[in-house]
Amino acid sequence: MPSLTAQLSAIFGDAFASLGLDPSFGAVVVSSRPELAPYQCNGALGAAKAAGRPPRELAEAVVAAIDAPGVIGATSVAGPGFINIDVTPDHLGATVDEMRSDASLGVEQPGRAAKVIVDYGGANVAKALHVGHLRPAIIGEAIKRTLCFAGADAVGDVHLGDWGMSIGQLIAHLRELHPDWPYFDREATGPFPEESPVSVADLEHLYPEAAARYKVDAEFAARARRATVELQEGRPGYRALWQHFCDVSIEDMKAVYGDLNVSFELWYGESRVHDRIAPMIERIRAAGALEESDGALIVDVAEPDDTKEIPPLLLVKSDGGYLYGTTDLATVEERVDDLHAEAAYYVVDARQALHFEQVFRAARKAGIAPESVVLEHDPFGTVNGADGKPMRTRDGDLPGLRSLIAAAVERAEQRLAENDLATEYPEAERHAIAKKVGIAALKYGDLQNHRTSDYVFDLDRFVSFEGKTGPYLLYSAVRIQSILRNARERALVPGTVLPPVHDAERGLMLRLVRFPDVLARAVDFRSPNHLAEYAYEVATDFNRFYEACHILSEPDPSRQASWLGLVEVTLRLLRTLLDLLAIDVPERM
RNA sequence: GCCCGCGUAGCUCAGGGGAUAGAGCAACUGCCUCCUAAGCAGUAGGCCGCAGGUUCGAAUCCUGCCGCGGGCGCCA
Repeated sequence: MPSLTAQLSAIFGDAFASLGLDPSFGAVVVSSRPELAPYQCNGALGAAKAAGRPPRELAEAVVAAIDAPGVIGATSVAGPGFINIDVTPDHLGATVDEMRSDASLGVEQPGRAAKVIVDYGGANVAKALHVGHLRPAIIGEAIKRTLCFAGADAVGDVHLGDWGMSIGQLIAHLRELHPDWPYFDREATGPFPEESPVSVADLEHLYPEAAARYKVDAEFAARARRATVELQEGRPGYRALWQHFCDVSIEDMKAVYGDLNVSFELWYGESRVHDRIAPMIERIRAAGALEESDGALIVDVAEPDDTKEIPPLLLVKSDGGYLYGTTDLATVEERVDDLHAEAAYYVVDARQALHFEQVFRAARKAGIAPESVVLEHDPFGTVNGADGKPMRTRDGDLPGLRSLIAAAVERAEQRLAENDLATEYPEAERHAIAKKVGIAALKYGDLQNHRTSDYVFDLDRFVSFEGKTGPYLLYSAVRIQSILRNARERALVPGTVLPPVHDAERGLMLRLVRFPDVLARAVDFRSPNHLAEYAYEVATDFNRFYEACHILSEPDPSRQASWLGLVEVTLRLLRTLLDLLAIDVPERM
């Protein structure tokens, strides 16, 4: 069923059409003056010129042409020609009741699920996840879940950095530290030990050491480059060692991502497309898109009507090596040809905008991705410290994701203790609650910002139990659960949602029925903050209703059942919203 | 230099060409014999960076300027 605003828009569109005007003028939106009416139609102002009559008069004519007594309540024309619109209480109640019985809460499902890849990892093998991986993980997971809820077949790809120079550096470094390891015997073909000779903790200090040496020691750098090439050519010992790096890193990443409720369907890495690069380059050559420039192979992606200078995409360096653009292009090819993706969304740092512009243009020019496949960079801003600059530790490093999560959970635990909350629960449950509260705080602190904005990371603010925070949302959801639990104990059963009788009740209902529109916005803009904002509004409207209408002591049984029905659908919506944001709700707090 | 993004309340941030620009925090005032007060109600706080333009109507679209951040071929 179409959303309420879609229904209203159709009704007003018909009215405009009956006057010989374009039905698009009938668009009905949520009112900017809710004290006057919940909805408004501003089409008369825009249509006045085409209609050749004053906007107010036209608005009157539109209102007169409306014939939907069961749906449209009071209408009035205000100001220069705004049409204020109310819906009948009956229709509002019925709409909420339909939402209650609908598995997707009123969201229309497409006939066919489009295959979509969401690329939102960007983690690197042998390097610990850090603050830079926080936003793609949180935002990407939310986008993926939102697309799925809207009926797409969306899968997440971590797109691991597992194949670059950093691996060569590590190999070269380890080779000096442990020349006796079997992996370094050029003749050895295996089998090699199954147990990794290095742990994640080892890698976390080995990699910075190797990278530092690479910068200052030219001979070491040459050995690292050589190791990279040999790895990519398939030297068995190097491959075996590399596989260990990947295995221990991925295991560790899964734990950290898991704490954030982030999971990937595809754990593909850059290495995966290595073998298709050479054929791809021939394909590009055959398409006439390949050029040589200063000894390198490039694709010139500039267009005649460009307002800015777009440098060519470099595919093969003058020394024969590949670059990350090469890998990304090959990944596009795999997604189109093998995964049959209809769209690929890249949830990647805004600073990579030019890179994606180049890769996508090259993909079009070389015929790797047809125009019908959507390739889109969905950028996000930086996570800043209190000074407004990208977050750093005291030593100037990027803070680790694991420590950020631990800090959030610890802070949540402190708050619980300070406020004497959840003290009567068992210790284990208390800790589990603190974990959910801390993670929710961290995630909501991020998700309430628009994707492209930079934001200030202020843990104290995020874990605050007052105001627009993750904990507030969890508290609201838990309080709703508590009502339904109490109702069950009293053998009270939720029933048909009736037309509202109380302002707060009506306000909540009007909020709930917006869900399909809000979801559509989140989908269209790939912006979870619309859902985050809406979840807060739902919670707030519920809390108002909760204050105004005492559900469990309501004497009228059908009214009480209706309210329980409303409570039930509110909970389902709130839990759905939080689930789309990948935020877990505890049973109680 | 060229290009991209941002500039909204003391602070942190929302904001979809529409009426009187919102929220949270901080400040101030109320509300627990009642379903979880991690709540609710209220007060106060604004040349939406500046100047033009388009439009019946601009925080929103366009141009210029100022300020901040970022990007710009063999790193990722």
